Amino acid sequence: MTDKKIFELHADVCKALGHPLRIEIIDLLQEKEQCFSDILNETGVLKSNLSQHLSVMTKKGILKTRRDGQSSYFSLSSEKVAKACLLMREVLLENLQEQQKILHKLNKT
Amino acid sequence: MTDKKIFELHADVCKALGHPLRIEIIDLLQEKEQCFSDILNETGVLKSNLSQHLSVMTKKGILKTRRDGQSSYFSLSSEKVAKACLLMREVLLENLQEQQKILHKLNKT
DNA sequence: TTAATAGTTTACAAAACTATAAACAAATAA
DNA sequence: TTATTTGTTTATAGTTTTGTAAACTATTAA
Repeated sequence: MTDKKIFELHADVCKALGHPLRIEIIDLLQEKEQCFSDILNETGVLKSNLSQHLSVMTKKGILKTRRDGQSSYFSLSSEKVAKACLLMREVLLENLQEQQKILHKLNKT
Repeated sequence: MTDKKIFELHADVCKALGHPLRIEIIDLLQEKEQCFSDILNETGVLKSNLSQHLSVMTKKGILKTRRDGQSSYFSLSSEKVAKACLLMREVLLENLQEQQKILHKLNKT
Protein backbone atom coordinates (compact mmCIF):
# COMPACT_ATOMS: atom_id res chain seq x y z
CA MET A 1 0.00 0.00 0.00
CA THR A 2 1.37 3.43 -0.94
CA ASP A 3 2.13 6.09 1.65
CA LYS A 4 -0.44 8.31 0.01
CA LYS A 5 -3.15 5.71 0.58
CA ILE A 6 -2.07 5.28 4.21
CA PHE A 7 -2.28 9.04 4.74
CA GLU A 8 -5.79 9.05 3.28
CA LEU A 9 -7.02 6.21 5.46
CA HIS A 10 -5.31 7.63 8.51
CA ALA A 11 -6.94 11.00 7.86
CA ASP A 12 -10.30 9.27 7.48
CA VAL A 13 -9.93 7.73 10.92
CA CYS A 14 -9.03 11.10 12.43
CA LYS A 15 -11.84 12.80 10.54
CA ALA A 16 -14.26 10.35 12.09
CA LEU A 17 -13.43 11.97 15.45
CA GLY A 18 -13.81 15.49 14.13
CA HIS A 19 -17.35 16.34 15.18
CA PRO A 20 -18.65 17.52 18.55
CA LEU A 21 -21.41 14.93 18.72
CA ARG A 22 -19.02 12.16 17.84
CA ILE A 23 -16.61 13.28 20.55
CA GLU A 24 -19.52 13.26 22.98
CA ILE A 25 -20.37 9.72 21.90
CA ILE A 26 -16.76 8.59 22.36
CA ASP A 27 -16.92 10.06 25.86
CA LEU A 28 -20.11 8.13 26.59
CA LEU A 29 -18.56 4.90 25.39
CA GLN A 30 -15.35 5.28 27.41
CA GLU A 31 -16.76 3.38 30.32
CA LYS A 32 -18.85 0.74 28.62
CA GLU A 33 -20.92 -0.31 25.65
CA GLN A 34 -24.15 1.62 25.24
CA CYS A 35 -27.30 0.97 23.28
CA PHE A 36 -28.69 3.31 20.65
CA SER A 37 -31.61 4.58 22.72
CA ASP A 38 -29.37 5.40 25.69
CA ILE A 39 -27.04 7.42 23.48
CA LEU A 40 -30.10 9.03 21.95
CA ASN A 41 -31.42 10.07 25.35
CA GLU A 42 -28.03 11.27 26.49
CA THR A 43 -27.29 13.40 23.45
CA GLY A 44 -30.79 14.57 22.56
CA VAL A 45 -30.30 14.68 18.79
CA LEU A 46 -32.59 13.28 16.09
CA LYS A 47 -32.39 9.53 15.80
CA SER A 48 -31.63 9.70 12.09
CA ASN A 49 -28.79 12.08 12.76
CA LEU A 50 -27.42 9.90 15.55
CA SER A 51 -27.59 6.83 13.36
CA GLN A 52 -25.61 8.63 10.66
CA HIS A 53 -22.87 9.70 13.05
CA LEU A 54 -22.62 6.24 14.57
CA SER A 55 -22.41 4.87 11.05
CA VAL A 56 -19.52 7.19 10.17
CA MET A 57 -17.51 5.99 13.15
CA THR A 58 -18.37 2.34 12.61
CA LYS A 59 -17.37 2.46 8.94
CA LYS A 60 -14.02 3.99 9.82
CA GLY A 61 -13.36 1.33 12.45
CA ILE A 62 -13.71 3.57 15.49
CA LEU A 63 -16.75 1.74 16.85
CA LYS A 64 -18.00 -1.82 16.96
CA THR A 65 -21.69 -2.53 16.78
CA ARG A 66 -23.86 -5.52 17.54
CA ARG A 67 -27.57 -6.15 17.45
CA ASP A 68 -29.50 -7.79 20.25
CA GLY A 69 -33.19 -8.12 19.58
CA GLN A 70 -34.58 -4.70 18.87
CA SER A 71 -31.59 -2.89 20.28
CA SER A 72 -28.29 -1.90 18.68
CA TYR A 73 -25.26 -1.72 20.94
CA PHE A 74 -22.17 0.36 20.27
CA SER A 75 -18.71 0.27 21.78
CA LEU A 76 -15.20 1.53 21.10
CA SER A 77 -13.33 -0.77 18.73
CA SER A 78 -10.13 -0.44 20.69
CA GLU A 79 -8.65 0.87 23.88
CA LYS A 80 -6.37 2.88 21.59
CA VAL A 81 -9.25 5.03 20.38
CA ALA A 82 -9.95 6.07 23.95
CA LYS A 83 -6.27 6.76 24.61
CA ALA A 84 -5.80 8.79 21.43
CA CYS A 85 -8.91 10.78 22.21
CA LEU A 86 -7.70 11.46 25.74
CA LEU A 87 -4.36 12.69 24.42
CA MET A 88 -6.08 15.09 22.04
CA ARG A 89 -8.20 16.34 24.92
CA GLU A 90 -5.04 17.00 26.89
CA VAL A 91 -3.50 18.88 23.98
CA LEU A 92 -6.64 21.02 23.88
CA LEU A 93 -6.66 21.67 27.63
CA GLU A 94 -2.97 22.57 27.63
CA ASN A 95 -3.54 25.04 24.81
CA LEU A 96 -6.45 26.59 26.69
CA GLN A 97 -4.27 26.98 29.79
CA GLU A 98 -1.55 28.54 27.68
CA GLN A 99 -4.03 31.07 26.31
CA GLN A 100 -5.23 31.85 29.82
CA LYS A 101 -1.66 32.54 30.89
CA ILE A 102 -1.14 34.95 28.02
CA LEU A 103 -4.39 36.75 28.80
CA HIS A 104 -3.40 36.98 32.45
CA LYS A 105 -0.05 38.52 31.58
CA LEU A 106 -1.71 41.04 29.30
CA ASN A 107 -4.06 42.11 32.07
CA LYS A 108 -1.14 42.72 34.40
CA THR A 109 0.53 45.29 32.13
CA MET B 1 -16.73 26.04 30.28
CA THR B 2 -19.67 23.88 29.24
CA ASP B 3 -19.26 20.29 28.12
CA LYS B 4 -20.73 21.26 24.78
CA LYS B 5 -17.99 23.83 24.25
CA ILE B 6 -15.33 21.31 25.24
CA PHE B 7 -16.72 18.82 22.73
CA GLU B 8 -16.60 21.47 20.03
CA LEU B 9 -13.01 22.46 20.74
CA HIS B 10 -11.95 18.85 21.11
CA ALA B 11 -13.57 18.04 17.77
CA ASP B 12 -11.78 21.00 16.22
CA VAL B 13 -8.42 19.61 17.32
CA CYS B 14 -9.27 16.19 15.90
CA LYS B 15 -10.61 17.72 12.72
CA ALA B 16 -7.29 19.49 12.26
CA LEU B 17 -5.75 16.02 11.78
CA GLY B 18 -8.43 14.91 9.36
CA HIS B 19 -6.76 15.52 6.03
CA PRO B 20 -4.21 13.37 4.17
CA LEU B 21 -1.77 16.22 3.60
CA ARG B 22 -1.96 17.25 7.24
CA ILE B 23 -1.24 13.68 8.33
CA GLU B 24 1.73 13.66 5.98
CA ILE B 25 2.97 16.88 7.54
CA ILE B 26 2.59 15.47 11.05
CA ASP B 27 4.65 12.50 9.91
CA LEU B 28 7.35 14.82 8.57
CA LEU B 29 7.47 16.73 11.82
CA GLN B 30 7.72 13.64 14.05
CA GLU B 31 11.46 13.70 14.00
CA LYS B 32 12.22 17.38 14.07
CA GLU B 33 11.15 20.89 13.18
CA GLN B 34 11.03 21.61 9.46
CA CYS B 35 10.95 24.81 7.45
CA PHE B 36 8.23 25.70 4.99
CA SER B 37 10.27 25.12 1.85
CA ASP B 38 11.38 21.67 3.01
CA ILE B 39 7.78 20.65 3.68
CA LEU B 40 6.87 22.13 0.32
CA ASN B 41 9.51 20.06 -1.47
CA GLU B 42 8.58 16.93 0.42
CA THR B 43 4.84 17.16 -0.22
CA GLY B 44 4.82 18.75 -3.66
CA VAL B 45 1.63 20.76 -3.23
CA LEU B 46 1.03 24.42 -4.07
CA LYS B 47 2.62 26.79 -1.61
CA SER B 48 -0.65 28.59 -0.97
CA ASN B 49 -2.34 25.31 -0.24
CA LEU B 50 0.45 24.21 2.08
CA SER B 51 0.33 27.51 3.92
CA GLN B 52 -3.41 27.12 4.47
CA HIS B 53 -3.07 23.61 5.87
CA LEU B 54 -0.23 24.64 8.15
CA SER B 55 -2.36 27.54 9.30
CA VAL B 56 -5.27 25.25 10.17
CA MET B 57 -3.07 23.11 12.38
CA THR B 58 -1.34 26.08 13.98
CA LYS B 59 -4.64 27.77 14.81
CA LYS B 60 -5.93 24.61 16.47
CA GLY B 61 -2.77 24.28 18.56
CA ILE B 62 -1.37 21.22 16.78
CA LEU B 63 1.70 23.01 15.47
CA LYS B 64 4.02 25.73 16.68
CA THR B 65 5.58 28.13 14.22
CA ARG B 66 8.45 30.58 14.35
CA ARG B 67 10.01 32.86 11.81
CA ASP B 68 13.74 33.10 11.22
CA GLY B 69 14.72 35.57 8.54
CA GLN B 70 12.91 34.62 5.36
CA SER B 71 12.07 31.15 6.53
CA SER B 72 9.14 29.86 8.58
CA TYR B 73 9.71 26.87 10.79
CA PHE B 74 7.03 24.45 11.96
CA SER B 75 7.01 21.84 14.68
CA LEU B 76 4.57 19.73 16.68
CA SER B 77 3.19 21.66 19.64
CA SER B 78 3.42 18.64 21.91
CA GLU B 79 4.73 15.13 22.14
CA LYS B 80 1.10 14.19 22.76
CA VAL B 81 0.11 15.09 19.22
CA ALA B 82 2.65 12.61 17.89
CA LYS B 83 1.48 9.93 20.34
CA ALA B 84 -2.20 10.43 19.56
CA CYS B 85 -1.48 10.31 15.87
CA LEU B 86 0.52 7.11 16.26
CA LEU B 87 -2.33 5.49 18.18
CA MET B 88 -4.79 6.39 15.43
CA ARG B 89 -2.40 4.92 12.89
CA GLU B 90 -2.32 1.71 14.90
CA VAL B 91 -6.11 1.61 15.04
CA LEU B 92 -6.12 1.95 11.26
CA LEU B 93 -3.51 -0.76 10.71
CA GLU B 94 -5.29 -3.15 13.05
CA ASN B 95 -8.52 -2.60 11.18
CA LEU B 96 -6.80 -3.24 7.87
CA GLN B 97 -5.35 -6.48 9.23
CA GLU B 98 -8.76 -7.51 10.48
CA GLN B 99 -10.21 -6.93 7.02
CA GLN B 100 -7.41 -8.98 5.47
CA LYS B 101 -8.21 -11.85 7.81
CA ILE B 102 -11.86 -11.79 6.84
CA LEU B 103 -11.00 -11.73 3.15
CA HIS B 104 -8.61 -14.63 3.64
CA LYS B 105 -11.27 -16.69 5.36
CA LEU B 106 -13.76 -15.98 2.60
CA ASN B 107 -11.27 -17.15 -0.03
CA LYS B 108 -10.79 -20.45 1.80
CA THR B 109 -14.47 -21.44 1.62
C1' DT C 1 -51.84 -11.05 10.79
C1' DT C 2 -51.64 -6.27 12.20
C1' DA C 3 -49.64 -2.74 15.00
C1' DA C 4 -45.90 -0.83 17.49
C1' DT C 5 -41.12 -0.18 18.56
C1' DA C 6 -36.20 0.59 17.38
C1' DG C 7 -33.05 1.80 14.08
C1' DT C 8 -31.42 2.58 9.31
C1' DT C 9 -31.39 4.57 4.79
C1' DT C 10 -32.40 8.05 1.43
C1' DA C 11 -33.20 12.80 -0.40
C1' DC C 12 -32.04 17.30 -0.22
C1' DA C 13 -30.81 22.07 1.09
C1' DA C 14 -27.46 24.65 3.93
C1' DA C 15 -22.98 24.97 5.74
C1' DA C 16 -18.12 23.87 5.85
C1' DC C 17 -13.98 22.45 3.50
C1' DT C 18 -10.62 22.31 -0.28
C1' DA C 19 -7.57 23.47 -4.30
C1' DT C 20 -6.33 26.89 -7.41
C1' DA C 21 -5.00 31.41 -8.78
C1' DA C 22 -4.01 36.06 -7.86
C1' DA C 23 -2.81 39.69 -4.81
C1' DC C 24 -0.21 40.86 -0.97
C1' DA C 25 3.60 41.45 2.79
C1' DA C 26 8.20 40.94 4.75
C1' DA C 27 12.95 40.05 4.49
C1' DT C 28 17.09 39.95 1.81
C1' DA C 29 20.00 41.00 -2.42
C1' DA C 30 21.51 43.86 -6.11
C1' DT D 1 15.91 52.18 -4.20
C1' DT D 2 14.25 48.24 -6.98
C1' DA D 3 14.03 43.35 -7.61
C1' DT D 4 13.81 38.73 -5.69
C1' DT D 5 12.77 35.28 -2.56
C1' DT D 6 9.68 33.31 0.84
C1' DG D 7 5.61 32.77 2.55
C1' DT D 8 0.63 34.52 3.67
C1' DT D 9 -3.95 36.08 2.61
C1' DT D 10 -7.99 36.52 -0.19
C1' DA D 11 -11.45 35.20 -3.69
C1' DT D 12 -13.87 31.69 -5.78
C1' DA D 13 -15.69 27.55 -7.71
C1' DG D 14 -16.28 22.71 -6.77
C1' DT D 15 -16.72 19.10 -3.34
C1' DT D 16 -17.90 17.10 1.03
C1' DT D 17 -20.30 17.12 5.28
C1' DT D 18 -24.25 18.01 7.97
C1' DG D 19 -29.11 18.21 9.90
C1' DT D 20 -33.84 17.46 8.92
C1' DA D 21 -37.67 14.92 7.27
C1' DA D 22 -39.63 11.03 5.15
C1' DA D 23 -39.47 6.35 3.73
C1' DC D 24 -38.02 2.01 4.93
C1' DT D 25 -36.59 -2.57 7.48
C1' DA D 26 -36.49 -5.78 11.24
C1' DT D 27 -38.01 -7.31 15.58
C1' DT D 28 -41.45 -7.91 19.10
C1' DA D 29 -46.29 -7.48 20.92
C1' DA D 30 -51.17 -7.90 20.50
